[in-house]
Amino acid sequence: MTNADVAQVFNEIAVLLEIKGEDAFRVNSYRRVARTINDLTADIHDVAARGELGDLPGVGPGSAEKIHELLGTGRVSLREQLLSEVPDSLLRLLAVPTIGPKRAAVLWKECGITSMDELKAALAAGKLATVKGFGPKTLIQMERGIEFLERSAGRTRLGMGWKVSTLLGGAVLAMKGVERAEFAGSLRRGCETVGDLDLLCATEDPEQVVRQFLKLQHVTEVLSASTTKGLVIVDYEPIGTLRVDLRVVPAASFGAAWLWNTGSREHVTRLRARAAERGWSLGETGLTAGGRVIASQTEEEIYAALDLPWIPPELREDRGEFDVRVVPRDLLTLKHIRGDLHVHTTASDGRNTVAEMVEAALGRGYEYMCVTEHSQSSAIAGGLKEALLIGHMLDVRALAKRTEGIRVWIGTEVDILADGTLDYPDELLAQLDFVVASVHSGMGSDSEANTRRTLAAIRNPYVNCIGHPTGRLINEREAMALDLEAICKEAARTGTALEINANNFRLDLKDEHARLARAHHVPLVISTDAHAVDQFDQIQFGVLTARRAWLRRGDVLNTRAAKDVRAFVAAKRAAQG
DNA sequence: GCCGTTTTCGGCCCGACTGTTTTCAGTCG
Repeated sequence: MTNADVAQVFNEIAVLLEIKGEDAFRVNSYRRVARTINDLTADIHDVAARGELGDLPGVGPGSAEKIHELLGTGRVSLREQLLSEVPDSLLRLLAVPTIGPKRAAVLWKECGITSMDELKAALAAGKLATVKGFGPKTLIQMERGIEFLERSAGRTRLGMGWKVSTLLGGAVLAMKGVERAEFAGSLRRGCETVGDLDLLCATEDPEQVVRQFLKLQHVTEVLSASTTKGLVIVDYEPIGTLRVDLRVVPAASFGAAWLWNTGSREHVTRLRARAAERGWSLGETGLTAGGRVIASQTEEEIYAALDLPWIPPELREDRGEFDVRVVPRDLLTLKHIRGDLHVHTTASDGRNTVAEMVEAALGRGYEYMCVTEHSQSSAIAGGLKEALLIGHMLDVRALAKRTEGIRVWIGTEVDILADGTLDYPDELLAQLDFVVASVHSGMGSDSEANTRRTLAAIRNPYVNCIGHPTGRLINEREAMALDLEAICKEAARTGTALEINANNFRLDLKDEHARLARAHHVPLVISTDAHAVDQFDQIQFGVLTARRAWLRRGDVLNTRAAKDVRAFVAAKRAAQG
């Protein structure tokens, strides 16, 4: 049982108590415990074994006892008792926008609704229109929200797919007789979500490899199997559950199989048409002419036979990648990234100190890092009041002075308020090294209002980058309505960058939007928005997204040297300040 | 439920937005 598992149980207890209508402060104390454990760097088992649970902030005798019970027995009696009173299917309804614990309780107690299907039926029948607290606008938001949830169901975020594929790939490579194992499909193309994982294996003994695969430790269900294929469900708790499709192919046709299974369908269709023009045929086993194999062993050979350079997987979407005159040869890579310009620490809602984040950035070989805490309006995220930011600035500057090997800058992730003004005065922003401005609230407005708001921030001489510009959360919240064309034009005109937030929950801007920005010559910044040292790794998802947007090194600000980033900031201030 | 004292219980919590219940409750980040 991991720290995250324990935290999850406490969060669940909090929600159940809330639905029951228990005292809000008591509810909050369980949330506090969950947060503390989730943020803990030590293993909760070790803390418990040392008898030090009570030393954790927010953990008193009651919670300590429950943690011991959970670690010892895998259960908490309070949770079991609550689940006997409150139907657990009710918890799923909380994912619907506008439904929190209070409305969930009303649905359950007054309408007898405890599941998503019942809720949908009641909405369709217009039964909720008369219920107190469920006005027409709320009902519309509810219906739209359910639609969105259903649309994103079954798709797994890239980050989770990546974790599982790394673990699973390692296990498969370690199997006897496996010469090569690679992932294909949307994961290889770096899509923001993946359906199944497509795994390809080269071996001389397919049957044996399939047999071993079906028996792998994390396989919980075999959906189908043959001598060369296996379709299974793997469960890597707590990362998640995924369907994995294994295909075993001979090494001689590995390239063809890899190409075929990487897709996209549209890309492969175009390739097949290209082969047909030459009187050939392209299939899963190779490029052939009347049964004679022209190319099959590597992707490069197949593309070359079709008079094409090898096309990187991230580009294989039939978005113009066959036009060799316009496809960039020098796509951005992870190695080009020289620093992170959007990082949180314990000074606001991060989990690691400035020193720890700097150490981690240094370990990645970064040349610079900018600390950007939340601003005062983001109270729950520990946003800093003006005086606190000034104190923090002095601290970070002092640390920067005694740190070698990396430049440490102080900035902010300042809130863009509803009217487009910023959460700090210009005089304060002017003292900072780099300013990210982001929208965190009131995203439900119309496109005109949202756009006006963001444009106003872009025009501020001290704003250098717009953070997660559309505010979407993959599978959870739609992007806000925004005129990105207008945003891009103004960003380009004023020398303001747009962020590709690399966190796999966001990937915002998304690939097409980043491509639009590039077309308008807007500089992009790829940032992790890291709240802990391990989140610096998220940068890889930002780079994948950037590649899908056809970005090259020159399109991305944080591939430039530190002095050039400073010059970028100085240029905007000089032009408008 | 936790905390911090005023050592025995009162205060904790975060503010904005939204829609609706028309004076505020519920949701959300």
